[in-house]
Amino acid sequence: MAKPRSLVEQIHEQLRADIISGRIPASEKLVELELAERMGTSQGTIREALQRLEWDGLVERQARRATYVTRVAIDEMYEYFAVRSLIESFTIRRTVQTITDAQCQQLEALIDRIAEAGQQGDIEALVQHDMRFHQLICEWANSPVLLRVWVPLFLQVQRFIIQTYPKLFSPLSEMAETHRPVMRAIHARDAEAAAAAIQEHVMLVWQQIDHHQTR
Amino acid sequence: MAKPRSLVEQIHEQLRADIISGRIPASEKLVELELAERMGTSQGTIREALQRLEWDGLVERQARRATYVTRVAIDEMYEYFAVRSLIESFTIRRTVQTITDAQCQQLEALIDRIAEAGQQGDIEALVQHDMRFHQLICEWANSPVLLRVWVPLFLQVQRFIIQTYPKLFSPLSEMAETHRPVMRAIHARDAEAAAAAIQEHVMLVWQQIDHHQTR
DNA sequence: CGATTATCAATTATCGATAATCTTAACGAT
DNA sequence: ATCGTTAAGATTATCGATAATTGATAATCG
Repeated sequence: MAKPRSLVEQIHEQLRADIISGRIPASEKLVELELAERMGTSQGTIREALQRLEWDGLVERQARRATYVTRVAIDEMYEYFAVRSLIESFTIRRTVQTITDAQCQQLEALIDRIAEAGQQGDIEALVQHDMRFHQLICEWANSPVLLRVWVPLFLQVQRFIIQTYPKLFSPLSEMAETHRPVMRAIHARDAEAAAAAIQEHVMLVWQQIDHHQTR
Repeated sequence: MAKPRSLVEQIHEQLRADIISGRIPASEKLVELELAERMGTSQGTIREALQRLEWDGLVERQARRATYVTRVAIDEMYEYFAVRSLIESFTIRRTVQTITDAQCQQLEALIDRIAEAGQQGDIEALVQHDMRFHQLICEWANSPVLLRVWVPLFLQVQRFIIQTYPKLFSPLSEMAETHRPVMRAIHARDAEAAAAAIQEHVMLVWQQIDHHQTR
């Protein structure tokens, strides 16, 4: 959507998409010079992209050895969901204070696209728009550190959902609808209600997956 | 204590200490080539260190412009304390499950050093040991992403405390004692009690500062 | 045979130089 | 005076090459 300006950003985004979708599988070994040649850039550029992926929590760089795609245990996932939901409930409190009607419309439009993707069973698109939805709320709170802290949590969750949801045969359209209560609270400019709603919304997805998982 | 292996790590640590202590003040402009010459390394090395500082939330890199030391508003601080306390209450639950007696002793020793530093009024040493205390608890929970998420929050808090506490003329020794209840819960291997204790412990410091601040 | 040391291959870490880009100031036309 | 354009300066972004480190394996010694 927004065009990446720098080479590093482009490569970072591409590798990130590849890892999240599973095209580059967990535990895969990534060699800087090898990637550099394959992608037609220098080692330093790849190196920088890999460092960003490390911050994203998607790879683990072992000093003077190599870089490996991370593998996350399922029971760690609960924490990611929970901490993420808390951070979002914080940020949404602030965002609600200052949100404009135009911004509200932007969020509404995203929910529509999420619903649309859900209808078509396109999980990657759905999660993409879902991320945008939550990210905007975090961004508008204007708290850079919380945003930076939120990103890796969300990316883990995103990867987890994309790679496990298809196995569950659960209706994606349900997932889209759970955004509505959040939106209603935002519209009402009710900070506490919004905080509660988004917390519930995030954990609902976990419960859906966990419910299927443990059966 | 632990010796940094790579050049980047050394420079990262030094700059971080300089920023946290205030030797490099907020809003200061950092130029890659300038630092490179001053510290006798190449631009790329400095660049990498600055990127890590950005992840730490201590500087903001403006693409193709320069890097600036961040300035954090006081009302953002409350969120840092709050989110941090939540993350720590999560991690301590896990850590308590697997903690060994040797690890407990290690924590006890750190509390002693914190108390010692408090007695001597050495706030930098105090906060240093305090960080180690909390960091070990986070590390032992064995959740890399949560640790990475915790670090920038703690660094902000650390910088804030070091740069404002001296103005308050509050007794540092009190601060040390608030670690004891946490330790008791850990010793009892009571996960829930430990979670509650550490949450209270973290927010207590905030309340102390906030109380002085708003008078 | 076991333990220690030397060598090798793989890979990252660092460097120095050059290219690309952004900001500001200067300039000229309207 | 104001607007748009351009030139200069400052700074990051990228590259290609070399150095340093690690782990594995082979060689050596007692």
